[in-house]
Amino acid sequence: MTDPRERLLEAAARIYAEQGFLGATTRRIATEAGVNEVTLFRQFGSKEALLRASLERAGAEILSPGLPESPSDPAAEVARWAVALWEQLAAHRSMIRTCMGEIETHPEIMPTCGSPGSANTAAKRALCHYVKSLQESGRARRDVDPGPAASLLMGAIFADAMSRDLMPEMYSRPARQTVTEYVRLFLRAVLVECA
Amino acid sequence: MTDPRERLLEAAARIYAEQGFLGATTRRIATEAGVNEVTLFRQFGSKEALLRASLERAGAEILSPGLPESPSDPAAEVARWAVALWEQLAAHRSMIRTCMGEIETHPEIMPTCGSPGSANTAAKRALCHYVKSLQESGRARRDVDPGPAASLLMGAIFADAMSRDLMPEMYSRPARQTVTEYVRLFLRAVLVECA
DNA sequence: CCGTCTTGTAAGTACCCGCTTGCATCCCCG
DNA sequence: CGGGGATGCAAGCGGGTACTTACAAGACGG
Repeated sequence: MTDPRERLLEAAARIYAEQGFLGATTRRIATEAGVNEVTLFRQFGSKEALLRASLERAGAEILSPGLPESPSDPAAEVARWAVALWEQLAAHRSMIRTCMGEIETHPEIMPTCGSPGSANTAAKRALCHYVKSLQESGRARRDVDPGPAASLLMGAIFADAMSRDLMPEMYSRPARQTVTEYVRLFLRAVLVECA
Repeated sequence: MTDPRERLLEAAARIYAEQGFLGATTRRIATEAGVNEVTLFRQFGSKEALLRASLERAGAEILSPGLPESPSDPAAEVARWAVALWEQLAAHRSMIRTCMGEIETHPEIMPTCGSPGSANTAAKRALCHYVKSLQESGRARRDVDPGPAASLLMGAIFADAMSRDLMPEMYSRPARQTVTEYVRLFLRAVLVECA
């Protein structure tokens, strides 16, 4: 808590999420951390190294929700998973948006967003595996490709979490309700039953 | 073409899309426009005014694809619309990502992304209207809410267009194929027929 | 041919940037 | 209690920022 290194890492992540790489000046990070600017350079050597360490930690604390190994109640299980995913993404929306906007110009400080091991690829793998299990047990149609199907649901959840606060008039229903509706439509497209 | 004002507007949009507000320095914009930096200030008064004018124009040239007033072949019509939407979004991905990352800190220069009249709200309205027409003609299920349904498809297309180049290993199929698969799943969830 | 209007050039303003140095201060461990 | 390591403070470095001023050169219409 009072460890300067810790406070710098926290302040750096917060300010970077709000202001981006150029906007997150060392003076400002140090001030908001309640630490002298010189300590920042003594601890991390450079602004870039600080940001890299800070974003690596921030990226690691976005955790992918889990899905049961063998499906039993798809509607409930996927709905719970989807809501949890939305909440994770929405909680980090500023950071994610800033990273996406700057990954082209600052690829070196990025927490390896798309690499295996990151939260989104883990989530994608989990949903793909879940759909395949449904297919193997005969509950999901075999003519759907799990990859694009998972991208459909995840993409909708991602887009909702990223843009709902920026253009609220695009969304007529509250987030939870909308996400569960995404899941309903997704399952109707994927499951065999036609009721 | 050789009009300095025009070249400044074009260079400003391009550099802003790559570098963001703070990265788009007046020197760099003027240099890349082949114009003296002083001319920039004489023409626009300030960097902020130039960026505002430039982004307003850039935002207006993202045009929303159209959908027939009365549906006849939903699979083909929605597929064509979805591919056109994806291409529009993908063509402007850098600009859109930068804007989304900076709209919190620079809301005043943003081309009013979510307001009525912008491309995405127009696209959403068009798809909602199309789904309602399908419902009224008995071809779409009445128990689906057109708003969330449209958000599902548009969100997936948006997320795909924004993140496919950043994390290609998340997408197993090429873009066109994936988008048409989104549409297939979307229509299977929305249409009444169960084949 | 003159006057205005636009642009280019050169220089300079005040400020902020990342980063460094020198020195005083403090705390903790031996 | 004494010494080393982490921290704070004050100042400064070279360079970049948005923006300004003063002046010369060319275009274009009356």
